[in-house]
Amino acid sequence: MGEKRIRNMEEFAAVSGISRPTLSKYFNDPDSVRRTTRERIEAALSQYDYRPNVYAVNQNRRKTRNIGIVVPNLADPFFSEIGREVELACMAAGYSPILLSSHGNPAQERVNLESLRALKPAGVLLAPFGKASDRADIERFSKDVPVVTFDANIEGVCEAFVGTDNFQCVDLMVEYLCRSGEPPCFFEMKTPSNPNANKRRQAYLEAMARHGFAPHIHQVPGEGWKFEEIGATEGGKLMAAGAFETDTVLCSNDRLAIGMLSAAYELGMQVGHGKGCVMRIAGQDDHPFSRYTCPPLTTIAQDYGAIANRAASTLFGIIESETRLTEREETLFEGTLVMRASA
Amino acid sequence: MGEKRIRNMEEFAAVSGISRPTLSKYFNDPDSVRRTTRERIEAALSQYDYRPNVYAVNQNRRKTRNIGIVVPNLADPFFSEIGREVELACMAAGYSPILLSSHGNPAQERVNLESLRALKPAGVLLAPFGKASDRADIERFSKDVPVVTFDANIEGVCEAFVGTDNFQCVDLMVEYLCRSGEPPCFFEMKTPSNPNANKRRQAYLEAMARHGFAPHIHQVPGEGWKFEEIGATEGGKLMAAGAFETDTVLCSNDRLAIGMLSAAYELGMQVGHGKGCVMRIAGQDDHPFSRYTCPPLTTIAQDYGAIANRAASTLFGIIESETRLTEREETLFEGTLVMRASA
DNA sequence: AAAAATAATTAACGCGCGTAAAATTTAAGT
DNA sequence: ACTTAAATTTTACGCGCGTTAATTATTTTT
Repeated sequence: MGEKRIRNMEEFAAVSGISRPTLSKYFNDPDSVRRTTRERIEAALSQYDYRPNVYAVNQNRRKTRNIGIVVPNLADPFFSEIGREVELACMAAGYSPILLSSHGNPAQERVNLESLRALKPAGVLLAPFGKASDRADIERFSKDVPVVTFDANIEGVCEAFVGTDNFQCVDLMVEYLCRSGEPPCFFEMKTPSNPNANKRRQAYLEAMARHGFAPHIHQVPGEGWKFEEIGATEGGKLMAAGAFETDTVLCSNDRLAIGMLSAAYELGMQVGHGKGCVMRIAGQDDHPFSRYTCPPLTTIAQDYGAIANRAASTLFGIIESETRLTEREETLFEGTLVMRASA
Repeated sequence: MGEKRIRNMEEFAAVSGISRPTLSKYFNDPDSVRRTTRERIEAALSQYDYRPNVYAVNQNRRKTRNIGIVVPNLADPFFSEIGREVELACMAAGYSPILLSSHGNPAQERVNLESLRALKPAGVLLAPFGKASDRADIERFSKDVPVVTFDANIEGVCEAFVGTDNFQCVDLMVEYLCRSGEPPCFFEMKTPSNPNANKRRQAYLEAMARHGFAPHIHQVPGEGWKFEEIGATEGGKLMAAGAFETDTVLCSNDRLAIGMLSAAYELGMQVGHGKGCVMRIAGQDDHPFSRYTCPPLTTIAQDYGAIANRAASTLFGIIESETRLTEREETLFEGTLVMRASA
């Protein structure tokens, strides 16, 4: 093997005895050539290990097989996980995923889309910031490149949206909390950057009404992505002041809850549903670390895999049919209750 | 602005009144053309917003300006952070970083290097697995592409290594622990995938000897990257059995420590240096979540920024000088003690 | 075995840009 | 204003591959 270095498809055609156009066909789709020729090509391939030049390929192909994946913040394990799932789905379908993080900065989201544009991607899977995103920019981008959003919805923009049914999730949690103890207060940031937060607040209000309890929403100041810190400092203040009307707090997301658990510990307040516990804290998202908090966090798990796969397959459908969706699709998956010790 | 779409450099040359070769020079290095022409180009650029086709550019350039960045696992916030720092350093220097995660799988590391090869990168910044990495493969790769390793060293392979001085770090921690209470036992996995773990064990032995205490190393079974889980289950077993010879445990890394803290909580063992505490637990790496554990984790902080920047600038030096280093460089930065409540 | 359908080959052009050599223009220096 | 050096333009080729049209070879059909 490796008798001599193959520089281009021309040379590989020479040594393999297959014509260059046929090779080109093969590399675009191995099944588009006759079985016998495919075997001859693959035999030669194992001897000479030649691979088409990606730049030359992408320059000439009408559409590349690149899929851009943009998430708000890879430093957040939630997006790290779901980004990974999306990446896998792309690779499984024969596309080349390119995962970009906006690092918690909406301006970076624009930059990411802009640099993706240069890569002429076949499509983009975008988990936008939501209201903080540049709606006009995304809309413009999605005119040129098919985009499917996931996790966070931007009403009316992009081909489709795939996410979690916040109403079902919150309902599930509120139901559980009400049945097993005092009805929950709701804890969140005043200016949530994520549209899910708004849905969750709304869902909380509706669920509490349905159960016949008075809702109590506590919104604390804080910007950015340091959710744990906000949960710890602001949530801690509220706990220390006895500001929560009941002994149960439902946090808008797990990271706030993790911060609150840390503050509760500092305050010497035992959290959980066992005896000696003075309060219950629950989260949402089933953050990878929620299992190891003290006590382990009761939360709602999103179906990462289902969301990632549906978003990806929806995009592939658009790409392969080469027709945009006539109607914008919204798909919501249900979450499941993960009962641990904290509530 | 945007009067008509510019399809290529030829058309942009026409509308800007600058010849194509000069434009080509400009896009390769804006300072390589006369100031007046640069201004004319930039004026036209703001009117017509043309950008060279990346694929065509990279096909023809001898070397691209792509920098591959490979980390073992982006799901680990440690690598997520340091990866981000490296990314920034590349962008600041005018390179195009491409961040890849090996997802905790050494085989993926090979795949990542292989796909990077297709991108003809100017250089690669690699945080390898260590012993689990395919040494021969990396060595072969680094023959073709300049590689600087960081975080984990592979002796003798690649142009240079930049990391943390494990001996200094462990020494700092052992010193502190011995001075403030009982000398520490050492807790780690039996088959650590990371060479730092071995250095840390060695450093622990030496530090304990220097302080005149008997070392106690506890190695637990467990593979993979579920460090928290291993820390919780295996560390929990040891704590429950009273297997630790002293009341102080130094964990090989923060994630193990996070698991142990969770187990200690389950066992009702209070951790910390205050009154009522039955044991102290310390970690290493200053994991982003260590601040929010219960109690907050005492640990050693690595200088992410310094490591990332040094690794990057070392690589840029090699790339720009177009000469490999005559001698392999190893740079170690010192860590700092982060005192929190757990020890 | 002949006819029809399918697949591979040959030949040739284009993609958008890097780059080199020669001719020309512009700027700098006495 | 004249010489020199530096920058730009003109011209032209090459990179590696996609793609097309016409031709030839192979397989399938009846």
